[in-house]
Amino acid sequence: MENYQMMMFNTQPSPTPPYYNYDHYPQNLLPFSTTTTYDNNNNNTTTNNIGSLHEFLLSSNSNDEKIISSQGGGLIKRRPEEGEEEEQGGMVKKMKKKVRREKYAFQTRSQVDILDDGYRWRKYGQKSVKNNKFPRSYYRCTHQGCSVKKQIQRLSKDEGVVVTTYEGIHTHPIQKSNDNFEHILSQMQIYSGC
DNA sequence: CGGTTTTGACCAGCGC
DNA sequence: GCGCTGGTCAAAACCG
Repeated sequence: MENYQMMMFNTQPSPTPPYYNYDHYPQNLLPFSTTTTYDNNNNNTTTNNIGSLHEFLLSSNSNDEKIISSQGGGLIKRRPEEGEEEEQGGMVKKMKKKVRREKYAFQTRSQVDILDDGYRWRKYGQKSVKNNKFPRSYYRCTHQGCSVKKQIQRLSKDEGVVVTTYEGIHTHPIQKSNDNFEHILSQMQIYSGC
């Protein structure tokens, strides 16, 4: 499993890049075995054995935004769900009305920025970001009625790392026919030389 | 020709 | 109030 995990996060440019859509993984085979939790100051707080992303999402009940770095380079950032905001003076009403959805970020070591997750995306913006020489790209899912967004940004301090942030949940099946677990496995075997 | 990308403008939130 | 920053819009350009 450890080899698979590394393959999932270390992609190479290819006509048929590895697929790693977590929503469609068998939940017990997600590439998360060990996670390290950091607080807002990036201090290491805990290290846990977590069998899968699914388990992590179920077990995570803190209202704080978290950054989770998994063995192999995965990273998850969780934000409070709608209605979880702390009340802060005059901001309460606005915060309550504002729809905030779950946001998860995956940190991937890759030479390519666009990592194929099986869904079709349309780019709607690009911005330069403070303290980062690489721009951040904004994408929306092209499926009708699906409002999932993602952001892609390469780290300035580690140019080999791409951070993909997903916001929202897809309301439809995956849009590419060859995105199944057998395909993922065969891709990993090709790259790992098995 | 339809879908996607590019890119400058615009807007909202936040700190000072 | 003002400036900075992040996020979105939308028209034009691009591409298969």
